Amino acid sequence: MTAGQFEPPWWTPRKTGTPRRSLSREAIVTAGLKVLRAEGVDGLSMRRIATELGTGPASLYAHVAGKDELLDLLFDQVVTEVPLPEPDPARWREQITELWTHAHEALRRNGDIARVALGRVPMGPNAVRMSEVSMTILRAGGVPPQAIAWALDIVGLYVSASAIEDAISRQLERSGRDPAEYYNQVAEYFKNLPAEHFPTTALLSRELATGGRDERFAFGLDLIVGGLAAQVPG
Amino acid sequence: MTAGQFEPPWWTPRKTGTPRRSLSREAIVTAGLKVLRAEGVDGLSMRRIATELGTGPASLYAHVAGKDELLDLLFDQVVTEVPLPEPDPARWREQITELWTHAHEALRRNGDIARVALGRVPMGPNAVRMSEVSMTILRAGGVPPQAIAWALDIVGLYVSASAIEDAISRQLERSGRDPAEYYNQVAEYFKNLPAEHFPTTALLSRELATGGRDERFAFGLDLIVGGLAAQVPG
DNA sequence: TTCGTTGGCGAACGCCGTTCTACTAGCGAA
DNA sequence: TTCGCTAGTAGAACGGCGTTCGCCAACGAA
Repeated sequence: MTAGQFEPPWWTPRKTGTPRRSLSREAIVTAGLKVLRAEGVDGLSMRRIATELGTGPASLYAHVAGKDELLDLLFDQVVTEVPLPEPDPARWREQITELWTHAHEALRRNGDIARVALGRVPMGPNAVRMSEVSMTILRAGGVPPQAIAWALDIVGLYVSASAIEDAISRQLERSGRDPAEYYNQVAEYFKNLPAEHFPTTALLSRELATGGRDERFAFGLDLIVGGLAAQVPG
Repeated sequence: MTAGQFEPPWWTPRKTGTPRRSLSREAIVTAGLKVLRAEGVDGLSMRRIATELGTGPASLYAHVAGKDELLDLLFDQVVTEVPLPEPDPARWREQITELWTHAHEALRRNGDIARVALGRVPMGPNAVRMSEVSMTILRAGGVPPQAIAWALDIVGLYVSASAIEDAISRQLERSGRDPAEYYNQVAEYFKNLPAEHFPTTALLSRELATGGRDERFAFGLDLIVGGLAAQVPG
C-alpha cells in the first residue's frame, strides 16, 4: 500500500501495492504465523493478516475457506517444527519423552496456537505424521495397543494445555505487565489466605510457587510415560 | 420484555419489563450460566445475557467489570457443583480420583466453560477451596510436598483439557450434526490413510476409536494418580 | 482476438465488547 | 413533605470482528 508513487490521474490505477496474482495460501499462512507469534490468537484477525499482506480481508477468501480453516493450516504448519526420530525400540521411553517435549516447545514458540488444538481434532498431514511416529515408538516399546491409542489422546491434551498455560506469560508481556511480578502476586495471594480455612495451601505455598513451565511439564510427562512403562507386559 | 401491556402513550414509559433495581450480580451469573449451557462460550455475549434479562448490554457494567470478570464468576459458580469430601487418609487415592472426576463432570455439564480455566489462573473462592481439599487429601496420603503442588497444576490442566475436548460433541450437536457420525468419519479417515506411510495408525485404528470421554479420562487420571502413589515414600 | 473463468478487493451486513451520556428512581436530610 | 444527591438503568455510538456480495481486471484456452 506504498501510498506514494505519483501517477497521472488518467492512467488506469494499476497494481495496488503488490503485483497481481501475488496472494497464495503459503503467503497467508506465513503472514498468519508472524501475527500469531507477535500478538497471539486474539490478535489474529483476517483484517490484520490482510493488512500484513497489503490487501483487504476479502482477498484472503480466494485461498482459504475461512478463519477456522486458516487456524487448522497454521497449527499444522507449527507441527512441522517438531523433529521426528527414527523409532529405536531400545530407547522408546527416551524417544517418546523427547518427541512430546519438542512438541510442547514448538507450541510455546508460536504464541497460544495450542488453543486451536483443543476444541478440534487436529488432522492435518503433519499432525497425523506425528501421531504415527508417536504410536510406532510406543508400540516398539511394547505398550499395549489400547493404552497407546488412549495415551495419544491424553498426551495431546496435556501438551496443548501446558502450552496454553505458558502463553499466559506471553500475554501479560504483550499487555506491558511483568509475568514474574504477576506470579509473585498470585503466590502472595495464596500465602495470605486465612490460615484457619486453608492450612494446606499455606503450608505448601513455597512448593506451589516453585518451578517453571519446563519443570512442571516434565513432571507431568514423567507421570504419564512412567504409567505407560508400567503397563508394558513382562 | 413482555412486549404487551398496552399503556397510554402520554404516560411516562415506566418499568421496561422488569421492575427497577432488579439487576444484580447473581441474576447476571445465573443468566450467564443458562446461556453458557445452551450455546457455549462462543454464544455467550454481553448482549445475549442482557436480552435474557430484558435489558441492554450497558446495564450489566454496573454489576460486573467486563466480560473477563464475568467469565471468572461463571467458572467459580460451576466449581460450586463439585462435592468436597472430608479427607480420610486411608482412602486418599479413591477420594482424589472421585474429586477430580466430579470436577470433570461439573465442567462437562456446563458447556465449554473449561475454556476459561485454561489461559487464566482460577482464583475464585470455590476454586481455591477445591485446591485446598485436593492438596489436603494428597498430603494425608503421604505424597511429597513438591509432587502435590505440581500435581495440582497438572491435573487442573488435564481435567480442563478433557472437558473441552468433550465439548466438541456438544458444539456439533448445536450446529445440527451428529457427533457419533462425525467421529465415525474421523475413524474412517484414519483407517484410509495410505498404509505404506501410516502402518501403525492403520493397525490401531480400532483402538483409536474405542472408548468414550469417561473411559479415556479415567485412563489418564489413573496414570497420574498412579504416578503420585508411586512417589509415596515407604 | 475473444470469451469464460478466476483472483482481487471496496463496500456493506450483522455481530461483538465497551464507553458516553442523559435520565430517573429511591433515599437521607432538612 | 420536599429537596437534592447518588447510584442504577439504558439508548446510542465507536471501533473492531468474520464473512458475503458484486464489480473489475487479468489470464488461459479456443
